[in-house]
Amino acid sequence: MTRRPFHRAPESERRHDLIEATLDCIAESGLQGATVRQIAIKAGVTAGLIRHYFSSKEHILQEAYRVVIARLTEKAERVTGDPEERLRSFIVINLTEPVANSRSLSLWASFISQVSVDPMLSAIHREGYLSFRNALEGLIADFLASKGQDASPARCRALAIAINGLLDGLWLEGCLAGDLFEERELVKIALDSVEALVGVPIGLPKAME
Amino acid sequence: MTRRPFHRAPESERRHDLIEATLDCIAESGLQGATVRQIAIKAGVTAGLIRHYFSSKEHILQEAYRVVIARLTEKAERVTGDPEERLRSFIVINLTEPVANSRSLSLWASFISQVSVDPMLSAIHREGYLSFRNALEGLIADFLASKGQDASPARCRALAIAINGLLDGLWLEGCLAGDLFEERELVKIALDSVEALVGVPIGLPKAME
DNA sequence: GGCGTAATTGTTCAAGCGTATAATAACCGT
DNA sequence: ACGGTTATTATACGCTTGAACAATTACGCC
Repeated sequence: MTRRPFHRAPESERRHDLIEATLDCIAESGLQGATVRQIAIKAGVTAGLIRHYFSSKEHILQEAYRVVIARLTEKAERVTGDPEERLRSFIVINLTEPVANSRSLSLWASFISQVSVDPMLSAIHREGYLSFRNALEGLIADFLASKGQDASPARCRALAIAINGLLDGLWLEGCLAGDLFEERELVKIALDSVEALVGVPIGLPKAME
Repeated sequence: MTRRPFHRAPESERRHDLIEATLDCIAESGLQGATVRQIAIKAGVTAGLIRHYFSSKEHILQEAYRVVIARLTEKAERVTGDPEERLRSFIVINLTEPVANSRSLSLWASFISQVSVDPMLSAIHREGYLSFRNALEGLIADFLASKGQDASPARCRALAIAINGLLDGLWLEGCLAGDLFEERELVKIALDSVEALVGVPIGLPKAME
């Protein structure tokens, strides 16, 4: 019986590794596969350590969900350029790697399935959702204004809901069955659709010109 | 120790009850809450009986997933009337009860999170998805043709993907946060959006005239 | 009307679960 | 250098899990 060697790591790094290991477990075998023991194995530590950093299994799952949401939204919320380019980038980012892939979907769906069960997860979810939709609504308002179009709050709200839905749905389809679509097909469909919805040309992103 | 009274039920009814109990468990507490014992309690039988009807827990979950998909798609695939009315009904049905509610979403998300884990669930999913999208593509083709519009396969495919995405996304939003929308708001947005996408008025459903 | 078949119950088992706790080793201030 | 603090390991506990099995009862058939 040789004892496992001790390795001390900085707190932030350890917490990060543990959450990453949790996400790996969930992506590979769902929430049920994310047991403290499996997480510990994946992180290369022993199970007891998890309770040293997180007060319960529930707690580490909540932190992991925060990370998932951040990954899904952070890139899209930092688009730059003129209004047209920002809106275009927002669309492209949400339908290409690393936001759109089957791992993201597995993680997202695992947590979503618990949103109606765990009020804490529900709160985390709603915060992320509203922030995402508000960001999109802002992009749309700027874009419409820059084109001299009607940018009334009511219209922006409706367009934000519709485009958000469209992006969510296409993201879903792409993650679930990417092989059914041609390269960049979903991005093209999304851009064409948004053009039709707002009634103004958006133009192709640089990569597709 | 008084023994639980025996109650023999017809096979199809028992199987149905067991699957229904499984769905209740999943909706209430996720896949992890769907243990053989919980399912048995919910169905009013003992745990052993489940293994008499289903060769394993995996098996009953697969059957339950089939039921979920059927519930989500069967109504929309049986729309009637002229092409315009069929397309309109398809949209409305998918965004109103009983297809759109938080229970449906919990069930759907629970299974989706396992699609990349269990190949059998993956096959069940893909079958349902393609059948749904093909139905929509047919409706669109008929609708475009009836309006004297371009109904080429390429255009119908792209429109089907876009509208399917839009409906999926709005369904999601509605299920997850129905309280953020006004009554019928999502249906109205969907109809307006589809009009914009196909470039032809669809008209309001009877209930909203 | 009794008998065989099959549905249903109750019990048992090994494995795995989340958590608690004691032993150990690395790091930090002095 | 060393003593205190705490990160980390290891082990233990009580409970739940999916599954297997034996005992029991209802029903169909002759």
